[in-house]
Amino acid sequence: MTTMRDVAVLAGVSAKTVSRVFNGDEHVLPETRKRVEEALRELKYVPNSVATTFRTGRAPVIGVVVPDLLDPFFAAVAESVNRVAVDQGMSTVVASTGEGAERESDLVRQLLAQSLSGLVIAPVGTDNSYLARWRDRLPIVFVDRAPSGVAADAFLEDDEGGARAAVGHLVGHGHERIAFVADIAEVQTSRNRLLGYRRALESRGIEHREEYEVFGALDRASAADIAERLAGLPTPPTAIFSSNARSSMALAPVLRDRRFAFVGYGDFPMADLLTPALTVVNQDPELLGDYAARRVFERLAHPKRRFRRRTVLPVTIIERASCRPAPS
Amino acid sequence: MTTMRDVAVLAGVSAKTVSRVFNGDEHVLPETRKRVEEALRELKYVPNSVATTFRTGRAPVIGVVVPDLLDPFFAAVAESVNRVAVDQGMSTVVASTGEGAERESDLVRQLLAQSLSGLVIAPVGTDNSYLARWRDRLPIVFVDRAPSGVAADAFLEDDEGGARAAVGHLVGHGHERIAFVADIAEVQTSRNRLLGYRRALESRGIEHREEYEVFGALDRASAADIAERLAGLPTPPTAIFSSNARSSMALAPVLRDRRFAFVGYGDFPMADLLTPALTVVNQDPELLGDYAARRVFERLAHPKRRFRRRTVLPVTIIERASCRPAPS
DNA sequence: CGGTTCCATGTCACCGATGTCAATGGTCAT
DNA sequence: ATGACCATTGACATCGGTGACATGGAACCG
Repeated sequence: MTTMRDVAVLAGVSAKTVSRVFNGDEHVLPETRKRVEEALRELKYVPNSVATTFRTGRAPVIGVVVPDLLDPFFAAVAESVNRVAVDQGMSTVVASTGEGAERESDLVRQLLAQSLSGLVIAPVGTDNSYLARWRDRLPIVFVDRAPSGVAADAFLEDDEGGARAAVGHLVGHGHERIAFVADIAEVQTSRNRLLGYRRALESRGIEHREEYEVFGALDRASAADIAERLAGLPTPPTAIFSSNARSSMALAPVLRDRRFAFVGYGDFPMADLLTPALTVVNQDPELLGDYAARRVFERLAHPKRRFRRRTVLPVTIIERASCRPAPS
Repeated sequence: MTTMRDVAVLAGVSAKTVSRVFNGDEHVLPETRKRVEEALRELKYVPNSVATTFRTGRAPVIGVVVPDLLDPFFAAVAESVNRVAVDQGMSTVVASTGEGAERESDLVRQLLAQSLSGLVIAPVGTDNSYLARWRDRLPIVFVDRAPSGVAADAFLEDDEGGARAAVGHLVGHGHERIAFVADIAEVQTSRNRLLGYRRALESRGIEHREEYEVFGALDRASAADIAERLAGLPTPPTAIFSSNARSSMALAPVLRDRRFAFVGYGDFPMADLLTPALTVVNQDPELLGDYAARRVFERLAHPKRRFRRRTVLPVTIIERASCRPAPS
């Protein structure tokens, strides 16, 4: 590859001058500039960005860590962060941890060793203290899930409130026996939503039942099992509150016979065209990603400014057909 | 951050010896090794991967360039490449070009300047000759779309054959007036599928009509317009062949009243739960990504071995309900 | 006209890891 | 005993771009 030195030789100047021209430094004679620009063009010079990153100790790259890129929610977050980064002349590196807490810290460490300028992370692990060492080297912003074991900015949604609203919505439609179904028990957001679910029942004087709270709806097969088990209970629930899009998508097939009313946490593509159309708690992954990315750049621009640590975005319910009684 | 030199000082050896220990070089006294290992641990040494990349001129990273990460097809390709890369101790950088051909070459150039070890690309632009310069610096593998203007490995699917099969399927169900609907005209895969569509009609003695071939189904609004226009034709089509998942998803709402039978190219989540369940040509993005990534590593391992340039994967039809007559 | 300032350009060192080669000291065979 | 050989370790240069500082000359000041 052609280096600045190659260009310098061709233009008859020093490498430093080439650097100046390339970076738009004013202090170059127009005449010299012209010669250098020609040489640059002739040799099709492309800067070795690794060298620059190495020298300056900072790559024009924002890291994004999410559990799963196939989940449309996180894909939208990542896409949104990327958009902001590109706006600012940077790019993003997206890594998905795959819901494995140990892999996470390794993967993140590996990422951070790349001299990233910033990091946006939706953590899986319950202990993020390993990030503390990096905190004063680059802005770290949490999305969707709060940091634990380290103080950092976080943009969250109102999991508990959303869950309460969802359950309230079902109760408003006459349901009292409402099940809670989720995929993975360890995830913080699911725990918060479970909490909201319980609170909502409690506040209406409905006692929550252990057997109505189920985890493990990972795919259609496991979700079907769960639905069977629920339906086979002595007093089966009449409604299901699903804790996230993954479990909702897994449950979709069993909702068709309308044994259960349904509200899911998290919209997903086509949810409105299913039978029945699913009522969901609407998150806003784009906004979440957008805020998080912007915060990274704000922190970079104003290292000593103080910011609100924790921002919780409200969620809204999109009412569709799945908690209305079936048309007869 | 702690560097090898820091560790060296603490262990009372030279940086080079630390390097040897860290990289598992045999030629180190057990005694020395132990001291160095302790120092490594004590200082929590993390190698500066930028420095290593700079030195060796090669990052343990595979680049992945796709048009749109929100499209489940490309998300699956990217995820699949990532899985293979992680298997091989590398990671991936994913960049989405957003269907903008000019942005593409800049973005890719920027990526390539990072000393990537390999590149997997689903190009948008119709001229990929700018990649020629890089071809002997790293393996470049095309997925989904064939290279133009540069010779490179490619893993494609049988667009034309798939389209022929889809149209044949519709004809088999008694349809003769079949429309072709796609999102963007410039994309190679869509053009191939249009070709297959025409060939299929031709081979059955059905003449293709200009007014049945429509582009611009980008979202639900534009797709609804298109459907209206088609339905308003003097002799409206009785069936639609949609060229890709994006247009299929956009068309989904207008398929519910069953004015049109339907086959779409490309499956997508929930397609089987819509009303009607959509019959689709099934691609295999995971396999495509897997093959492409493997090829990158094969090329890296055997730089002079010769490989088949072009691999075309067959596609299959998943028959569901959308081209059967509506249940009365 | 001497001195100060400013401008264009160059020289050099450095970021951190590692390949090359050399130095040191020991072992072994002749 | 002497040389050949090997194992262990270190010194140094290098990858490419850029920050800090130096240089040399023109312009400008009183």
